[in-house]
Amino acid sequence: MTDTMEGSAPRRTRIQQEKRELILEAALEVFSANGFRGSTIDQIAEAAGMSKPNLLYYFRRKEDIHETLMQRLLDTWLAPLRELDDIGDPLTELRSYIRRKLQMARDFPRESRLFANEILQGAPRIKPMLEGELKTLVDEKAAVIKGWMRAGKIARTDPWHLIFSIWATTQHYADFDVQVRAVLGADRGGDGRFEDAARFLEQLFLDGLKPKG
Amino acid sequence: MTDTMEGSAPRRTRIQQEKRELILEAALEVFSANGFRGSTIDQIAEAAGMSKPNLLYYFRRKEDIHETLMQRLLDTWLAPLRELDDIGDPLTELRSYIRRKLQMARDFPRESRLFANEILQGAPRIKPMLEGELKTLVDEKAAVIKGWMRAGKIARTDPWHLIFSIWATTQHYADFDVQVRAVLGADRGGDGRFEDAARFLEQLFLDGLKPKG
DNA sequence: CTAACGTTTGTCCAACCGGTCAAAAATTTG
DNA sequence: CAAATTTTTGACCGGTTGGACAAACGTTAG
Repeated sequence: MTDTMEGSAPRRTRIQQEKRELILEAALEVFSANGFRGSTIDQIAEAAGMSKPNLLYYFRRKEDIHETLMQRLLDTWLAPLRELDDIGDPLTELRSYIRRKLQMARDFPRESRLFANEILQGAPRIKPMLEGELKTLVDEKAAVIKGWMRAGKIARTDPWHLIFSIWATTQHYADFDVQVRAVLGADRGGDGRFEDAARFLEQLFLDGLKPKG
Repeated sequence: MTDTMEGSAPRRTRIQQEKRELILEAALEVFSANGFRGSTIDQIAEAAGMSKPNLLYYFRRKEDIHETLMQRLLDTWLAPLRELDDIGDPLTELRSYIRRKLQMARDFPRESRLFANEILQGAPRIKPMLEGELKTLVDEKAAVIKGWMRAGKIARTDPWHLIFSIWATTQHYADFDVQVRAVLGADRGGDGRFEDAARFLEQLFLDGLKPKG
């Protein structure tokens, strides 16, 4: 291998692609459970079923693994918001955005925790992306929502904080999963909790808590 | 000092109390910013203005600091929920709970992040407390809320998920502060963001997003 | 003053951790 | 097959970290 493997156009063999995937999968497991500094290369290597030097043959530095993971994460993580579109009924549109987000919390909790970990520590590695790509996307969608408000399709509020509240309530079920399950107990904390959450969130975001009539 | 200082009835001198407070304050700063494993005793000692062995004279192990911090945290952290009471108008009661929680996110972000960090990692050190003390408290308050629903004072929903959503939306402004500020930008991300959040959350929880009329 | 007790520090250590390196093993290529 | 190239591994290294320890320093009570 004469290639640098990290350059802008890294040619990779089939084995390299497979092993890199294996490592990234293992690293997601370990990083999301212990955070970046709380995880060791040995742990990741063991989870990937290879020796530490072997792992370091595919990723020169621990940080490279994390960085690669993070870059991929952001694309899939923001996909639900990107789908939020101006076509269709606004309330339906918002409701399905909430549902998509909640599904991601259920199906990809490790990704959610990895992201939460990074933000909690002050986002040292992805701050530029937050202030750039993310802000642009959110501003764009906030404009869409504002249009809905002007058209009288949904109540007038702050679109940015609306988006925050959707993020917060849905990701809560991934990031604070242990707490949610502890509080709900063995019976109510089972697989049904996501359906319960979906029902509750739908009602909250559509009608609030005031009694009808 | 012949005392063990960790026992069930630790007698402490005035200096010991002061220094222990100093250490806990420094540890809160460091732990909340870097997580448990990401923080070193040296960092805490430096932040507390003392040498590492000196710090270890007051807390024998790094984990003891974290544990002490955690125990204190939970009391103050759950105080707002404990105040939620059956006297007074239910909607007003809920609104002021949300406001209290949001104030805590604003005034004690380090505590919030410390707590979030612990939960994110699977709550290895406080799981019993979640399943015991916390669950009991939440169940108790859920019963109060259910009473309000039966009386037709607020809409019928799942009280547990309602509490989760309040936790999630308010703590979000402490735990994900970097992201919130990045998205809001320099102008809207200033000190006013908590008032904006309070206004938005009040509307969300009371009326939802459906347009009036 | 001085003995007893509480506090502080410099030094040291063993374990761990990220990363290197050379050489062996496996695989691909001619 | 044999040469070239890629992959894997064991051994090793320097720096960091949590913690131990004894000696020095300070303080207080008799």
